[in-house]
Formats: sequence, C-alpha cells, structure tokens
Amino acid sequence: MKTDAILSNLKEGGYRMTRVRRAVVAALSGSAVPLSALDLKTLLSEAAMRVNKTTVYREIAFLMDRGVIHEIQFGDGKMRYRVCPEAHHHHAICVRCSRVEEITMENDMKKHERAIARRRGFKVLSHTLEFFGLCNSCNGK
Amino acid sequence: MKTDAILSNLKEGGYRMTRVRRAVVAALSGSAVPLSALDLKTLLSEAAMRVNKTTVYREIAFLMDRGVIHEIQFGDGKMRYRVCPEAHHHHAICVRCSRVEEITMENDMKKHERAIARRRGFKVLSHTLEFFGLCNSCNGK
DNA sequence: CACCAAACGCAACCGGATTGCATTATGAAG
DNA sequence: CTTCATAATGCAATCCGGTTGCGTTTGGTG
Repeated sequence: MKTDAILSNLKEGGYRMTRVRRAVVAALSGSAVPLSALDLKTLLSEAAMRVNKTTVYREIAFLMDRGVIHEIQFGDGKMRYRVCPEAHHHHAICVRCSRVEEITMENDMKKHERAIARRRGFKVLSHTLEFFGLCNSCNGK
Repeated sequence: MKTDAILSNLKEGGYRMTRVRRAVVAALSGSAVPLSALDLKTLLSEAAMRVNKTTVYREIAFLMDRGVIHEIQFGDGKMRYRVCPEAHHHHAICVRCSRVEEITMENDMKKHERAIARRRGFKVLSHTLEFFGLCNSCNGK
C-alpha cells in the first residue's frame, strides 16, 4: 500500500498529520474505484470516524493542490478522486462495477495533438479521454 | 441553417410545434458555441420570449431523447448542448472563447478500442474525448 | 507549557437540475 | 369552427453537489 509513502511525503513537506488526512489518504489509496466526496465521508463514518463534509471537500482540495490525487468525471455530475499515477494516462471505466483500468496511449495522443495543431492551428493544452464499457469480469454476465 | 430540417423532422415524427421548441432548436442550431440551459433561457429572454427554466430543461431532455442534440462536458459543472453532427466525432474546445471545432478520428479510436478489448478483455461501449486549448484566432493574442 | 497557524465543524448559502401539480395550448377529429 | 385529449408549460418547492464565512480546536514547534 502506498498510503505510508504519500503520508511521509506530505510530512516532509511540512504539512500536519491529522486523523482526517490519514483516513482520506488511506481510503483513496486503498480503493479500486475512484471515490466521490460523499463516498469518502461515508467510508470514514463507517470506520467510526465523525467527519464534516466541508472537511472532506477541503482535504480533497488540499490533496489535489499537492498533486497527490486527481479527479475523474464519470459524467453523472459527481467528481471522483483517486491517487495520481506516475504518468499521464486515461481510463477504461466499467459501467457495471465502476472499476477503473488505466490506459496509456500518450504517444498516440501526442501525435493527434500535433496533427490538430498542424491542420487547424488549434494549440492543444490538455485533453480528456475516457472509455466506458464492460470490464473483463463483468462482460458476459 | 438546419433549423427547418430539424423542425420538419420532428413534425413528421408527430410532435407538436410550440414557440419554445422552435426557439430552442433555432438557438442551438444557430450557435457556434455549445449552450447551457441557462444560456438558452437567457437567449430566449433576450428575444422577448418569456420562458420558465423547467421548460428549457424539459425541452433539452426532449431533444436529447430524439437524438437531435447531445451534451458536452466542459468540466465546469454545467452541461452544454449542441445539435448532433452526422457522424460521431470529438471536440477541440477553445479555453478562451469557448468556440468548438469538430475533430473526427473514429478510425483511430476504433483501432484503440479493439486493442483495449484484445489486451485486457474490456469491451468498450462508448468513449468521450475532448481537447482543450487555444483556437487559431485566440492563439498568439 | 505556550503559542500560532493549520485544520476543523457548523450553519448558511449557491447554482444547476429535478419533481409534483395545476394550467395552457397544439393539432386532430368531428 | 368547436370539441377534446394530451403534450407542453409555468410555478413553487425541492434536491444535491459543492462552497463560504466564521468561530473553535488541534498539531507540532519553540
């Protein structure tokens, strides 16, 4: 589990180690699926930890600012969060179980971005790419 | 302008032609940038048409159900809508002027989807891909 | 232990979107 | 032209994810 690595990094950065911070980082780094703010609050509550939703949102903002986590849009109006991977990548999101697989295709995307710049003078600064479908274990059920 | 074509299609489908429907379709098919529900309400109001926001939302749902328009996520918490193009495509969204250009790269995407299916058994049902950056006229300013 | 900023809790608030219900108006049938 | 069913509309209340202002608590250092 990379929870400890994240926490010690933050500690070295001079940030405080609070119960909420520990719990949020642990929940996010231990989850196979991206979590929404409410998901996090529910998880912590189930662990007998009383937390205010504002605190959850502020902890999310804190971790986002430090590049520890990033957000994913599922398209249902709720932001989901998960710990940042090493390199930029995309997601294959299972519409049944919500599990997320990471897809790397940066070489191809770079190629496309260059083509867009060349053909229409549009300078790409960022992009979002998500695949929705059925994961290996959900497919066929 | 394809407003008339859309409206006559709906009419043939047996749907009523109301002032709001006419105005919403005209606004969407005449706009270079995707419009939010509030954008639509404001536009209609400026055309001296008094409309309730609920009606706007319901008209959007109606047009979505019939495949006349589709929604785009800018990532700012507001859905935007625009008339469906003939073929599936993606967007290059200018972060300065919000203008949207259509990008077609379905052959490549199909290739990627097949690769994802082959390599990890993930069956892709749909995908979203948006490029954010500076359009030709905004770039360099 | 004392201190101060970071972190927290609470309540009120915001804005996009939805719902229930009563009312209006479209378009077809007579 | 009138009648009529129902699609469409308006209104008010509500939901829900997320934010803000402010007073209080707490982590961790001196």
